[in-house]
Amino acid sequence: MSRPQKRHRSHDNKLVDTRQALLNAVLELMDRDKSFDAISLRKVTGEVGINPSAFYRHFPDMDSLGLELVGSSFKTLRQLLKAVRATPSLDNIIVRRSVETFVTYVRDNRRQFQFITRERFGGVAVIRDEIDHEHKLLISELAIDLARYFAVDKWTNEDLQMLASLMIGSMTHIVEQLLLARRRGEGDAELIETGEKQLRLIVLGAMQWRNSGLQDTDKLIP
Amino acid sequence: MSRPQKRHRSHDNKLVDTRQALLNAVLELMDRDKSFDAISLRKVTGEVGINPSAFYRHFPDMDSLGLELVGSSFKTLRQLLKAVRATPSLDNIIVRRSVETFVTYVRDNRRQFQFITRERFGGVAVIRDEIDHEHKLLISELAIDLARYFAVDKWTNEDLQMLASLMIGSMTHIVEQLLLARRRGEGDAELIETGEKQLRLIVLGAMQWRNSGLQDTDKLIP
DNA sequence: GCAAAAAGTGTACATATGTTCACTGAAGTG
DNA sequence: CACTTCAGTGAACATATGTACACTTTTTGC
Repeated sequence: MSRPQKRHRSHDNKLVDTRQALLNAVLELMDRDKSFDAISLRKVTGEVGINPSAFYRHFPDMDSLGLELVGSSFKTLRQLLKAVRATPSLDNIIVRRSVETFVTYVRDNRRQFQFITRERFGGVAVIRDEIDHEHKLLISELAIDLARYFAVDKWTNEDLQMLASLMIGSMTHIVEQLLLARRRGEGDAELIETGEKQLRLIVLGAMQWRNSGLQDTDKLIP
Repeated sequence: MSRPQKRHRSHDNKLVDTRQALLNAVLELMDRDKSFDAISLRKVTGEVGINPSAFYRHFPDMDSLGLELVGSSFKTLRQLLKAVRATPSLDNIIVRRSVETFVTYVRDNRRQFQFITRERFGGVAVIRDEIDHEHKLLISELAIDLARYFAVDKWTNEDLQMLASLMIGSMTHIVEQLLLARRRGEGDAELIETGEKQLRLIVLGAMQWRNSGLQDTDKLIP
């Protein structure tokens, strides 16, 4: 399973197998309850079935491998968001469908989402920073999308970012719950229901936002 | 600093100093960028200045120490929530004040909040589970509080839990941002502003919830 | 098919780790 | 004051770790 298949080079003169096996091995070991900085280089090579020193043929150190995992995991995540936004709408039925797609997708790529979730506030600064960076990008991208829906109401850029961050936060929350519920095998139905409701409540709040007079914080101070 | 003061017994015949020093040492080491399961027993005792074997006089293993950290950290957290709820209101000005109190408190107890944030999805199952358990308790407690405000609208228990989880999620989000922003020293003002707006938007959504006809999910399916 | 480059091996070493055990010394109790 | 209790010591251990080096094997480009 974790044994490397016969290694070979891909058409573009890069080797793929062992390198990919190393990346997978880290995800696998983290899935067996370790955080990234508690995983040793030797355990990783052991999992793949190669000599420890062979590690350096592929990565200068573990941190570099970690950074690459951030990249590939966010690539996966972006594919999900693309799928969800394919039928972009804040309509309620669409939200429900989206949440369902979302949950399925996270389950199918559990180890990558687990990696990001665990290391987002983990013990390795470079990785944390990289995840945070990608995360902020995601929010900005969503904010641009949202601008279309709220164009009429003339939302400020700040408020759009605020809303986007709230929505991403809700989705993140669903991912976190999925990951926590995993081993305990709780039914997803309730989880989907709650996540869906939370998103709808946020949309509801957003609808009221512009004409609530609350968006201008300074007015609140007597 | 991390050196233990002269050890002595407290009035109830229990020793306090070294034990507490061990707990602090872990928080300190985690603050220097490590996750809990990447911190060795020897590093901890080294930080305190005692012999590694002396560790066992106080804790059977590192996990036990970790569990105790969960307990004391949540104790700190509960004190904060008590303070915030002292003037319980969903009024906008109150929300702003609360968020400010909140931010100050988190800054003052940074290392404990960092511990919970980092280990909530960290690599140690027992600790993760304990944090999750406390977290769920918190949500239930808030739900009970919220029931008072929405008594008129006859919210269902599920919806109250849903709202409470959304609000706790928002607060958690603020904590996370504070911790991430720390070293980069970004101004808190913007952070407070955003967090505050997000909470207000949620409250706005909640106001509309009952008479929106959306709370009944089944109606959405044609 | 051959030479070069790349991937993987085996060994070695200094250092770090968890845990044990017999011990020392100080504090607290009668 | 003698005695027990218990926090802390020091040495020892088997094992794990990152990395270096010289080496063999495999793959690739011509």
